[in-house]
Amino acid sequence: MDKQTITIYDVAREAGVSMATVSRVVNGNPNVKPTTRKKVLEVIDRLDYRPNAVARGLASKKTTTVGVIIPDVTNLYFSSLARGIDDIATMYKYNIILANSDKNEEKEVQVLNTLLAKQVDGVIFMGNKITDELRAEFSRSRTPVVLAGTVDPDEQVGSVNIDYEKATEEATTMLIDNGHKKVAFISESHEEPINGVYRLNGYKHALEKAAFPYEEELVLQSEYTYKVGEAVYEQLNKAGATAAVVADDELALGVLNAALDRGVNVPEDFEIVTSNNSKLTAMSRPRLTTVEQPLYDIGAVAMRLLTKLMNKEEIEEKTITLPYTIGKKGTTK
Amino acid sequence: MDKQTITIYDVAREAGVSMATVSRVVNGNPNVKPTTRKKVLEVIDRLDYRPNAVARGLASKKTTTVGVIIPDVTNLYFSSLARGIDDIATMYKYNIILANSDKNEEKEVQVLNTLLAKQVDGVIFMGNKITDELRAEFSRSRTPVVLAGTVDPDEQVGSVNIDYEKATEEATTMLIDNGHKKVAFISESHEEPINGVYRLNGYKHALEKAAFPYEEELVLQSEYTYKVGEAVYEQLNKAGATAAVVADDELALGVLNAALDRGVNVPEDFEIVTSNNSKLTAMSRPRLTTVEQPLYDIGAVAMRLLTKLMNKEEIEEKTITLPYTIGKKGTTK
DNA sequence: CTGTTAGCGCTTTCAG
DNA sequence: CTGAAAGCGCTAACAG
Repeated sequence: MDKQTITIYDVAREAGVSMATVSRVVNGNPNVKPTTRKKVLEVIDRLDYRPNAVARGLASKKTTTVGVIIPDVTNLYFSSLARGIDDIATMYKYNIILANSDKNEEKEVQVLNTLLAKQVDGVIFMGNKITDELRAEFSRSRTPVVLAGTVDPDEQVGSVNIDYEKATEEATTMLIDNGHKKVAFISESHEEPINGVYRLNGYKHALEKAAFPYEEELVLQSEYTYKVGEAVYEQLNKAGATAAVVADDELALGVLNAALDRGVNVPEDFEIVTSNNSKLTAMSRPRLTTVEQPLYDIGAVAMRLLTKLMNKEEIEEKTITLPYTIGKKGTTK
Repeated sequence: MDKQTITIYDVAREAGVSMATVSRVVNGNPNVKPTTRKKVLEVIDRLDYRPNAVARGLASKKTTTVGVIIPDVTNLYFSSLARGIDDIATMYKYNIILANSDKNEEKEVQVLNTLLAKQVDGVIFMGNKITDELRAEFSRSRTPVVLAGTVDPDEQVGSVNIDYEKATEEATTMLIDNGHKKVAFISESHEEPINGVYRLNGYKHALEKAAFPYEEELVLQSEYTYKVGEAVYEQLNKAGATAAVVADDELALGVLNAALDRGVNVPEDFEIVTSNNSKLTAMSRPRLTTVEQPLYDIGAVAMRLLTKLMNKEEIEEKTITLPYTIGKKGTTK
């Protein structure tokens, strides 16, 4: 009953070879005579032997697992990236240890440490702010790190993203070109470079080109949830905004529905451009106009980059910028 | 530069104690004199020592990681469960290896095997069909398994869910009570017991109670994606349905929008009840009436059950049924 | 309260 | 092409 674990040693004995040979056939080492290989394979099959990955990890110092730090799996932006990451990881025979960080800086550091303790071969980090402490941990270990959908002005680790600044500028300009004088910009904390530096700069550039003044009431910092949409819309309304560039789809959808619930016509009286291209954008009525980021690809390319780093291959460029477009749907004219 | 890994042995030497003692303080074993503990802790801190979880796993035969098999992280139903799983796992100091299975039976078996090879202490499985092969793998290993949001008529492993049959019956009855003569039922394959047995039975019972005939054209099997909504709505329309119970939120939203796009008034001319209570249900206009499953809790309770199983605690009941309600929102009268 | 001693199951030189 | 042997870094009896 208590089926005891069978080891490489059992296989060796049963097949009349040394464990080194068994190890070789298990690992596909070509230096094994076909006859021997066949015999060993037969015993492996008969005994239903399965290599213990933990022992292998200890001996080889490779675990074939990578850590993925994600703010929240329940957010479609991040889960879409995660999907791309996992698919490529699987393709390269890696497994994923997924850890939610809640965008909590303390938890991020803690999670990173347990990931490193588990000897992951690499780490993919999502989340918009790289604190100094986190950066210190990154460089302290020799474990390669890649940021996915996350910018770090201090480009020490690999990263994959789109040009957030240009995308935001384009979105804002589009709204201005549609005749709006009061275009709002809503994102999470400006302490996150992706918002406070890149996107905000894009927004400002668009204003400058149009010779519009920068008005503080039009720039909001809000968490990315659907339910704050109401409150955010009220603020926009109060500020006199007639259009908004929103950095998150759930939030954008909340704002859209708040407007609709108040009888506002979208896009006639109010226009919205969102930023993440998650499947939510296709599910609203009208559909959300969005910056079309290649979410899956960002994850996939990040994981691909990480495999190269783990493999110590030469990398041309540690920072990869993927293309985007603006997908005009129903929330803009 | 090449900061070589420092081991328990280094700490022992530096602190002038044996590695056993270091191991004890690292593991919080009380049998260490405070002075010694303090000294060791100081050295650990100075050397920045981090225990190698892989070595620990090999020696202790416990990895403090559990495998989670998920059909698709990108589906809000599953990611909500995953969120509950991860939170409780973190609370109990476990990490999660997340593996997408795409509801692909072959991949499920393969993924389960690599999870077992990695010596996970337990497995949480999501996905609606437990094939015989999978069941065989489950019982072949002594690793505890818990199903989350997944029913298995053959109750060999732990599982956490709601009473799908009763919930579906209630939803259907509600629609019948609202005056509908043609209520449709849409789910994924009936080969999955959750649909073909539980939900379908609930639907049938509701019809029986109302003395309605069972009409095949009203029972559709469809994949759970938003974009098939159009086609599904067409079929419903052709079959003369005026109301539908849908087993997935994304699909329900697709159907709802297809109806709206055709100028149909919801809920006046067409009513919809969906089943998963994901956040999507609050995001549509009108909001989707849904079976209010406690998604996060299903995941959380499943993980909690698994910790007990891994801990070899006595379990009162391996199958846990959580309560649900029907949340009447905008897609029903 | 602390040290010694075996392993855990596998990879990896190094010989031959 | 194959085997012997030395670990990987840690836990877990067992003494003392």
